[in-house]
Amino acid sequence: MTEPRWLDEREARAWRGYQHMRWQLAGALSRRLAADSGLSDSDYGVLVCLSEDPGENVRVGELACSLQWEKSRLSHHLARMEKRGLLLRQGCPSDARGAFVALTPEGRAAIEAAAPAHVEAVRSHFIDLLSPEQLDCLGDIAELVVGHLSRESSGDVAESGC
Amino acid sequence: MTEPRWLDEREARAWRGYQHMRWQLAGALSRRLAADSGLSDSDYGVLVCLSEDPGENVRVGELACSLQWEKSRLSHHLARMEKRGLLLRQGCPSDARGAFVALTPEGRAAIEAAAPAHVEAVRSHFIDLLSPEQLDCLGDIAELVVGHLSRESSGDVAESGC
DNA sequence: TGAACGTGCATGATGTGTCAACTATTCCGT
DNA sequence: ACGGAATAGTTGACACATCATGCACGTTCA
Repeated sequence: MTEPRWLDEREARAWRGYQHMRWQLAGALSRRLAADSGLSDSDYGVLVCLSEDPGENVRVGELACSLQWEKSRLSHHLARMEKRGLLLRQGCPSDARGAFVALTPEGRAAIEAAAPAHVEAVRSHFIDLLSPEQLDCLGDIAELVVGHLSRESSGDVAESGC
Repeated sequence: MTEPRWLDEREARAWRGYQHMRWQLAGALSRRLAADSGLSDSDYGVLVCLSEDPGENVRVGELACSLQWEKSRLSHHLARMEKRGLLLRQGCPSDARGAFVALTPEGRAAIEAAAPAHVEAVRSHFIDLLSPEQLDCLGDIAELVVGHLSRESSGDVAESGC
């Protein structure tokens, strides 16, 4: 085994910086969201997905797909959210194996109350700090990295269907 | 309450892209690390910190500080790692409240075995995909964001002492 | 000396994510 | 129509993070 190609200074700055930002920003935003609205990041994601759907009646699998979550994670999480009264699960008539998920009025109220402050937090901690060029640069980077990852894994097992 | 400033297209691309990248990349790297070496991200971080220290004998609080972890999280994690034989905790003679953490030979072997493949994974999934300009841009962004966050929280409660 | 307070760390309860079965249903080839 | 494979979703065991709390020790000051 040959000597590994350790990161040079520029690479290390980017990588460590990214890691640090990732951790700090996620912490700040999720603490803020939880304090403001009592929702976790995961709750927020689920509620956004449900509220974006026109019928507000979504199949569990569809939800799993758009959130990119594992089915079991979603199932557990839906159970917890259902217990809190944020949503309902009901059987699907056309496919008896399946289930629909729908927002309750409480769930709708929760996401509508939480969204403005959350967007504002994302802005103030992140988006508004960056120039248009930096936003584009970040968008490009993300596209590259995600594209590479999905291309690599697409040969893997399945085309993932999402 | 005035209408929130929702994200425009460029901003949304950057934010969604970042979120997506963050999730995908973390997943890919940690799955890879776990498969290659049986270590979690957290394990890896702890071992790196321990192995970087010259004496390889570190106070728990110091470790918590450089990892930016809560003390109790670290305490639990150290207990698990100690049970797996990766490290040892021993009392500190000069301060009877305190504890030292030290790598075992197994722990040292684990980090030395894991590091090259991990760096290679970071390269192939991330660093090597980016141009020098992109690396610098990302470094700048991270510096901005982290700087803003730490400036904001420094007025908060404590100077954090780290 | 000793009471009050701060520090370093451990512990227990709780919420959340992952993995590996598992159930129920549907699809499909014969 | 039947039997096996695929699909939708759930469940339980477990690993982990976080929070609140507890405990042992040290420091300060009356």
